[in-house]
Amino acid sequence: MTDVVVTRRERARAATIAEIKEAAFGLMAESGTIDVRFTDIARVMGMTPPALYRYYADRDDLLGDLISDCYEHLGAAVAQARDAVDPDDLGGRWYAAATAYREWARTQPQRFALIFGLPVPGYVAPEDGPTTEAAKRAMSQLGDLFVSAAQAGSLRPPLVTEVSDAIADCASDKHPELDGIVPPESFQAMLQAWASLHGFTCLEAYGHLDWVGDEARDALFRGHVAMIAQAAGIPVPN
Amino acid sequence: MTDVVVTRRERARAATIAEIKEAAFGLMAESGTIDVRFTDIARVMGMTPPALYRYYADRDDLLGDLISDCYEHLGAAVAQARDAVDPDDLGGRWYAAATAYREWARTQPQRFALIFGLPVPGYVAPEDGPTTEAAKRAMSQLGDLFVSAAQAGSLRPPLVTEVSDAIADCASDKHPELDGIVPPESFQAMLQAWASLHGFTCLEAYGHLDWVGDEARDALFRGHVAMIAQAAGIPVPN
DNA sequence: GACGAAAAGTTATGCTCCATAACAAACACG
DNA sequence: CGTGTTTGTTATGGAGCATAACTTTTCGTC
Repeated sequence: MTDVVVTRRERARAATIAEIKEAAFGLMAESGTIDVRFTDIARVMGMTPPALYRYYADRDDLLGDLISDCYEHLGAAVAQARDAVDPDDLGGRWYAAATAYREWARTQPQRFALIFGLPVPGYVAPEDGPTTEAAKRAMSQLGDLFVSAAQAGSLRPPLVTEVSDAIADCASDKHPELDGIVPPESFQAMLQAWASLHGFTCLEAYGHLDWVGDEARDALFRGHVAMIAQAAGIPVPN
Repeated sequence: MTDVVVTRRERARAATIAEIKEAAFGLMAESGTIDVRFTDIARVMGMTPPALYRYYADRDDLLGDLISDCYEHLGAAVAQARDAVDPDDLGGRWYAAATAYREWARTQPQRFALIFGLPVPGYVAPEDGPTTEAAKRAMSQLGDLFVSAAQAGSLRPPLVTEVSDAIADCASDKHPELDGIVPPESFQAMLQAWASLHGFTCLEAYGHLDWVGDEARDALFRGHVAMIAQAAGIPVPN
């Protein structure tokens, strides 16, 4: 038995990295910005700024790690909320997943902006890199919902059934796992559902729906999610 | 006849301000970022950085002006595209307006991020300030579409007709001009349409739909806009 | 036309932060 | 113990924001 595959130092290093990211997220939430200063992170941690360069090459390097983490968090939040609902209640699962997406974004708009905002030119997500993988995993949490529905035979045809060849080709090319399970029109509807959910989430998280008021905004979200479900062919309980 | 209400100096100043903003937008497009350096603006203009402080108090001040301009630009682009289509062809008008929204965003994602990205904490839009006014004007370009449709009696009931009292109250409170013209369920549908359009636009502008490919993305957009129109009760030519 | 004030632009300067270099302390492991 | 790695420090340079003090240009007015 190798009781310690990770050395004491490796654990300490991992803990420090975790603390750095925690501090970074905390400062982002506090300042309301996406721009974290090494100086501030170091101050929070009781260190001097140059010490951080032992863990990250530069600010972009840290940013990339933060982005990966955010994708993981978001994906996990969506998956957890979705799986907490009866698998047979597809409408309920969709609502739960959508709500998790929304809540994750509006409780920490900075983290949401980190992954879905204007990409920083310094950090180009490496093809098949950890960030890209994390993004795929996170978004597939929504996609799996459609797969389950299709497999259960509960997925109804979407509102828009016309599908261009380009989209059908894209589906079978980029997502061959859907072949024979999720029809092209539902693949299209899935992307539309994501885009529609994403739009509301963006507008709310960045304050563009503040004028609506809390109660009305909640109601609007419920109506929005219901609209999307109907348009996408997700069965809602009558 | 007052042949010159604006003095020579005022014109020169206005021209310089326009040049500053032009330089700022150009640098944003070039760098791919939203962060413009006074140093760079000055360099482009053949000036020294401190000279810019004669025109803007600080970077946030310039930013606020840029944001207002972006709202104006976007609103004008949407209105122009919409009004270029036969007023009786509501589906066509909606498609034109949505396409203008999309194109404006994806041709210069930085400008889009400027107005719809994570708000910079430094610049708080003053209540009823020029920026807020510009935002209202811009967004009302989409709203007017629904008003026209309703007035023409061509607006059909949306996919989701259940409306909470909070939303109905919000509509008559914040937008009394719609009272008796646009029913609450269509007001709700209008916001949902905007959110859905906005979501696709955000995802595309920031590169999150690059994997789909150009042709499929165009088709997806057309399908998305068609879906939104149907869900919102905008009559589409069968 | 000439003078005084205002506007516009320049150089000089301080501050903060990113990033690197050079050095010191702590720690694992033989 | 003692040696090399890891982790942290202080010292330093460079870039950019912002202000201050000074110079030049421009406009209105006598």
